[in-house]
Amino acid sequence: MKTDPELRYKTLISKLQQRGSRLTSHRIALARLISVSEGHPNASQLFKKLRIQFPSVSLATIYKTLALLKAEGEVLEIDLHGDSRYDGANPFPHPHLICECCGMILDGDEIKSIGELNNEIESKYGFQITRPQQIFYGLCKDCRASIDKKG
Amino acid sequence: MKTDPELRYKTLISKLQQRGSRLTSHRIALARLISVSEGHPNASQLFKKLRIQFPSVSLATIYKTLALLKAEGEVLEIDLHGDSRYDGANPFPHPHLICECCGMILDGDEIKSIGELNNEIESKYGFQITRPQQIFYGLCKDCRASIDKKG
DNA sequence: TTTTGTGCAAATTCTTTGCAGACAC
DNA sequence: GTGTCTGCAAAGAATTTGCACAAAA
Repeated sequence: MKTDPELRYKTLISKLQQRGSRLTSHRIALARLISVSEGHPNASQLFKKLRIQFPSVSLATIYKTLALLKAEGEVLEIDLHGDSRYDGANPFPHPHLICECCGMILDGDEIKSIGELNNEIESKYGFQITRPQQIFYGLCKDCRASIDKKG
Repeated sequence: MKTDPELRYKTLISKLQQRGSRLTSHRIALARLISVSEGHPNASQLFKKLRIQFPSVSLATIYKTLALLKAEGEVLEIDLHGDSRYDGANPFPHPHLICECCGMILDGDEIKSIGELNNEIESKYGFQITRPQQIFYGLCKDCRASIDKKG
């Protein structure tokens, strides 16, 4: 459920403007990078890509800008034990399926029972969910297939 | 869904024995501590408690033993961005509801739609879930009530 | 006795912070 | 102009690791 990169970019920029943040060249470039990103890059990967175009950019700026966009709810942080990944292409909370074999991170979009789960939690515990983080570790289709082949 | 502490303790000890690990006094004490723990302590909290009884114990040993029990599937690690919590009282995967207001971590036991969600993910993506980690950040019942009272 | 576990301290790694200079507005 | 943002380097914090000694089997 990846939204249109151009729309994403415009949203990110306008969110920064709305909150009164300044549009520096590095922020604009990061917003663009996040909008077109397909995977789930970490701060270091975004830094390396951005540095090609802006050799003077620093990792600290990446973290600071990501924190800004995270606070605006425009970037999701996937918390992987000391290697946070950022999902800025799809701003809607969704499960992430992480293959323990190949490391791939798959977006679990269009899972119907998520809504039901949320309802059940909210009604059963009176808990108001603001930010779900659902990570499913396991084996992806391809890795299962290659394991089956071997044994 | 807290299981009987005594049963839990015996399970932890026998799992360590089965894998050929030695039963040192520190490991036995940690197993006991984990079995009776009500909340979701982090390594440092377990360390502080254990140090009362065993002043010579080290934090490294806590981490090493937790890793052992985690590998045996007897302890769940809740990955909270640089503050891992350990749930050893309830070895079955279950969601954790974390209140962003008071910090409380509630066990989301007996959520029926979890099974449905797992099935949907497995059938839709051909993904075999081995270890789900579902963390729901939000507002607990009590904090919602006190916010409502204020206005 | 032999192998595994332990404490200690240093190393590692991701992330945050303080500050003087740079830049958007 | 002025208040925010930046890079840099250093600080921070949780966890892991290497090694000589200690303890379990």
